[in-house]
Amino acid sequence: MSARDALLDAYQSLLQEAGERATTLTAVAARAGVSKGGLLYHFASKEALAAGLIARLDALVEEDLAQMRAAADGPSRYYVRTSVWTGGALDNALIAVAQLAQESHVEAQRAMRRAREQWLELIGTEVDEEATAHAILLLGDGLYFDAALGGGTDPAEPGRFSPEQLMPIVDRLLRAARE
Amino acid sequence: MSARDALLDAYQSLLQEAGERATTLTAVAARAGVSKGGLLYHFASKEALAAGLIARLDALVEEDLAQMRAAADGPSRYYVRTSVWTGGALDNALIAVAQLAQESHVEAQRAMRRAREQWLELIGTEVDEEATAHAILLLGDGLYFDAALGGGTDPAEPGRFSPEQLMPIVDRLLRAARE
DNA sequence: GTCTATAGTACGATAGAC
DNA sequence: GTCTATCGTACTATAGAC
Repeated sequence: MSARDALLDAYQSLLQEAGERATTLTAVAARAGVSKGGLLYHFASKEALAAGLIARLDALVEEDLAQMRAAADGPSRYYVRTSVWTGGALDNALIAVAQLAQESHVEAQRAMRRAREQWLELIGTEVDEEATAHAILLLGDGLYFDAALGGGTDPAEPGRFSPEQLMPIVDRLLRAARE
Repeated sequence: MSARDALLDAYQSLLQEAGERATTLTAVAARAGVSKGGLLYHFASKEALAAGLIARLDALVEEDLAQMRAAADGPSRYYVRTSVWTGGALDNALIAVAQLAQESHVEAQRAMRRAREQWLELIGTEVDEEATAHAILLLGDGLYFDAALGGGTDPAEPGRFSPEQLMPIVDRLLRAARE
């Protein structure tokens, strides 16, 4: 793995576990196993780290959308199924960027909005009824909210959700929307 | 209004609009119209501000639970209806405390978990099926996530939800769970 | 009860050796 | 490509006048 990726990983995991405040250049460098000077060779500023993370998220969302389009069980079920916390690359990037977005980082907010719009659009190809499409999107948002609150590290926490539990609910929403 | 409340309001609104990083003692004091020294007379430390905000949230949640218990349309419908962003006192306090929680503030995380558990418990008195109760809780979480991402200031933003849109969905979930 | 002044610390970023 | 040393800034909190 390149030093650049290691630094981006350290930045991402710190954002997620400790928040934006605690994610200092010193802390990121330490976690990646380099000095602050070493970090700043690869990312000239803290803003460059944020831009790198957002670019990573954009790429992962693109991949996710392709899989969502191809999902055998349809986009809605794919979306909810994969919004449950798995610790996957997209989950982690999304929670980290959400942290930036909440600190009023404009580009992070834009990236989050972009991703949500595209997910909603794909859900819309399966369910005509707008309210149902929105409700399905909200279920995913709720799952990310829960993951973001706890730092997203403990998958066995009470109140955490499983796909097995949630999929019948999605089925009902889809069925009801078709009637 | 007491100076204490004015300072707490300033702290809360800054957390919400600008994030934890930008919520410095100087910024809070300026928004409340006092000097830094004036602020520190009422709240001896930044931690005291956080504790004050969490206490405020606890009180508002308590009030909300009482209204939720007494709601004519039942706790589930009340919960979703009031989770849509209204700019009310509870909404604002909740988003602000969520910001603290995401910066790894342990007491803020505890307060969020406490509130969610109590809401879920009340929803559970109406809905026996656990999966449905969780789905309803998730809808509310999703609504707060959306509000938190944008800073919660613009109620007319596209992708925002209305109670009119969401209530039929809740009705369907409740009906389906009873069958 | 509110102010100014300032101490002490930690941050982001630069400079230059290797 | 990575390091150490350091500059300038901004933060939390204290001290003491009014």
